[in-house]
Amino acid sequence: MIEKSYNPKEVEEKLYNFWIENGYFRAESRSEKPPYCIVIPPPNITGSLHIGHALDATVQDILIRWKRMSGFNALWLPGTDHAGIATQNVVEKELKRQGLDRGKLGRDGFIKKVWEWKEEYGGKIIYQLKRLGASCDWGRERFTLDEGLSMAVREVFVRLYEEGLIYRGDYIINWCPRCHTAISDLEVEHEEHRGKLYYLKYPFKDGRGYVIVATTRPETMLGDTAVAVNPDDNRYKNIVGKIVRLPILNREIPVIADELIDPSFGTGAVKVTPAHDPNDFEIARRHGLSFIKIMTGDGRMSEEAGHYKGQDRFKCRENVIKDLKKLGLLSDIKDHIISLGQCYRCNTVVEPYLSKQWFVKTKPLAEDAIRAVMDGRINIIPSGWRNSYFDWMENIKDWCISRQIWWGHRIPVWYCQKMQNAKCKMQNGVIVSRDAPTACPYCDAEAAALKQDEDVLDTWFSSALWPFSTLGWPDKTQDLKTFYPTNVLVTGFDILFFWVARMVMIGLKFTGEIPFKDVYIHALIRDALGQKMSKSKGNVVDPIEMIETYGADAFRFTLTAFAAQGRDVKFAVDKVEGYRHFINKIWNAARFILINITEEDEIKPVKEISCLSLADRWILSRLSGVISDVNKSLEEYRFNDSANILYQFIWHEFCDWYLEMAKSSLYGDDKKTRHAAINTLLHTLEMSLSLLHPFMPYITEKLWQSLPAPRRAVSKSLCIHPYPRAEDSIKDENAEGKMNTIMDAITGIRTIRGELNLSPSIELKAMIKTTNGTKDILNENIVYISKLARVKGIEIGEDIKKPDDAAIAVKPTMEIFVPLKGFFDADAEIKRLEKEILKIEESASFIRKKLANREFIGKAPKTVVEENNTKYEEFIEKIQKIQENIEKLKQWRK
RNA sequence: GGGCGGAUAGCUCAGUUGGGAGAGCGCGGCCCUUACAAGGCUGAGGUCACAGGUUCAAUCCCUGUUCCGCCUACCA
Repeated sequence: MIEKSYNPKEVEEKLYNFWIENGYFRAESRSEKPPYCIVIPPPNITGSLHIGHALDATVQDILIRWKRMSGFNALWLPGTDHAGIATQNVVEKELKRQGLDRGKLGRDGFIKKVWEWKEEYGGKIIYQLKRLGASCDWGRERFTLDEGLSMAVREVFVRLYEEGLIYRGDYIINWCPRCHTAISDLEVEHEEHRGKLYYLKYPFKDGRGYVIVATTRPETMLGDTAVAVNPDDNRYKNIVGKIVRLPILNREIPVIADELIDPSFGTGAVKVTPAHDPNDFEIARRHGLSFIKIMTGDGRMSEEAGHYKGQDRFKCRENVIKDLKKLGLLSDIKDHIISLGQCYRCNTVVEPYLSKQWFVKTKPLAEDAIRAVMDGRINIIPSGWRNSYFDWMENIKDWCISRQIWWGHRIPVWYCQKMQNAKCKMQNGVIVSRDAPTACPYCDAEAAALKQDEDVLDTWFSSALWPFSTLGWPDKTQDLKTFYPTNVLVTGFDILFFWVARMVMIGLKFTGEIPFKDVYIHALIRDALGQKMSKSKGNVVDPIEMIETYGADAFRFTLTAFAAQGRDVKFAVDKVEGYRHFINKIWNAARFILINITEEDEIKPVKEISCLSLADRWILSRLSGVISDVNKSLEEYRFNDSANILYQFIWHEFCDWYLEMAKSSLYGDDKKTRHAAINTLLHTLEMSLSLLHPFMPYITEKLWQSLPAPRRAVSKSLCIHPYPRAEDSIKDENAEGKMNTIMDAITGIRTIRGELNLSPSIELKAMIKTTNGTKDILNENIVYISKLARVKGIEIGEDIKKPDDAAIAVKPTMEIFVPLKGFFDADAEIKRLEKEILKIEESASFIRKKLANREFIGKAPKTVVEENNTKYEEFIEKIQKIQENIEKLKQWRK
């Protein structure tokens, strides 16, 4: 009826389809239930699911399933990102293979190709999310280039422009010569490299000497239009205003003074290349210097570079150095660590490059975004990330949003080519519009005379609107009303600035509300050695392979169990294997329970059962604690805690202790006892499955479906079944206390068996000397002791005499004797006991010192002193009892 | 340059208001006990990086040091 082990492959797909067909993941636009909403961080259409996505999605699915079961109108809104540069790169590579390039296809032809590519491969990651068990509302899936979202993008652009928060201008931006586009500051990755610092001699025009400048990029000297020194630098005061002759090109350039120059660096004199360095650009603006672009967009030298024209920038560097050396103008070369900016998409060294781009003025937006986190409307978890957030926001710089690529949201700006009146000329013919204009609004020029801006927007511009554009904004939709602001955003810290910060800024600006209440930032997953996973290192773990091998549940549970807040996860495959064992344990526990139920068993809620055994009451009490702990840890985003609490409870308390104890009730003659045990087993199993469902949806659903019908009367599927709440079970301190005594007795006997290497096949007896109060507890539950400790015949009493040839174990209120006729070794036993005393004495002496300290007695809280007293007395009593027994043994040995 | 995080059992890591440390894996021993050998029972193993300070009491709070990781920056 139920197989011996769990086979995820047979189950997962069927169950997922079952959920989908029944629409369990669909959220209601209008509902009586309170809303709970998460928008997915949209993965790139180019990507396939990597382990980071898997963790991200698992966490979101846990939250959504938990809330859904807890009675919320839960919406997990899925979708994908068009990923401008990345996708364009991928498709271009593909075209190259076919002997095509985008130039040949033209803009429209190329975009058509990308859409074709997207249709074919873009859904891969969605399919993979489904394999993981993600309970997204797929009917609401969005793509950043959807018509609705595109409309939102244009709306935001136009309004920002109209408010003066978007502007266009010539500035130094980061240029990737390979991607052939501008990228934002964030898209540049800095890495330290061993480089050189070159000292160049710039001779004075008057022939009297020279000034030495230091640079890491000597080739840029071709674009120098000044030499700068600090105005307070006494070494150079006399040369400010003089003219130097730029080597090689022989251009005459001035020596100027500017505060920005740090006299302590290099020689204190700096070459100024306004078109190729952001600092120099600022200096040039202050001093009215000219801007000379010595490079083209593909990283080669331009017309302005004289005879170096056409050379690659790095080749040119070598040549310039060679030539300067020949001219005797190379003063020195020193080793120097330089921080090299590289394109985060293709690793090409980025070039600071003067060009006309669109920018968002971010300062005014950042102020509100800072306030929202400062005053707690947005809660970042773990809170350590608040500082990074503030730091970035407070030092924010304008955001370059135009990209010189084709795949993306085309900038909604048109330029009138005619400019046939003064009004049009005053506007420079710039038309910013939500829709393609049919005529020039200024001079009535016809549509054909209007040329749209060639550039597209940074992909992150559209992602910034994701939490509300996906819900229908700018329309005032019911979804928006119901689900916005969303509840939590789950993501990795690597896109805190890229995405989270910008969503906050744009969300506040356009909806007047925060986009989400909580930001949960999870760990980054690394390989077993702690290195970042990357394709080039070949250390990536494929989630689908994990799912194939171990099942989605084991994989998900592993990610969850290791994802402690604020710490990276070192991922190793054998960890998944460990949790697969847990899955199997659950399976077999359920299997045991199910095969023990017969037709005659009456299934009833545990609350209606009167004669629960001690073990029954104990496990129900423990369950009650677990239910509240799990809910609490989920509330606080401590997923690893939730996972570990459940693991510990199910394996060690439910399976190791309760199941074993329940066996005696199941196989015994008393019908009432059996009835109570069966129903306690079922109840605890069902509650455990429910608690576990958000973490491991498949096996829990599968097993839940196999429960006897009365247990499933409320719902058709576990995923919409009520999540356990603390009041579902009864806390019973009394039962827990008594069980501890029983467990102590059992463990005491087991330890003797274990330490003396006695095979379970050796039949043992036990005698327990105890107090009056404990005597009854033990007697009432004597079956558990004999069964679990494997002893035949137990004597319990206040005045039990220890047999001479018995091993002993001392527990609070109990002395346990295990007679070992025949194979008793008194010397070994004495040794064992002496070791035991040593161990206890060690702990006791610590407390003794503490209790001897008057300050401790006087200043520590009464409860702490009390606790220590009790503990100490226990230790001493134990030591005494063991000592007495040692004496007896020594006596006997003689 | 600025900032953040980590250092706890052989390995990977928990440890939430400071009261003398836990888990998983691994390791030793005994077991195929009829849900599970992907299992059961049991055991060994730790001056909680180092040095100071606060406190009756510090793995936990403060300061400094060393090593490792990360983020950030207009270090020409």
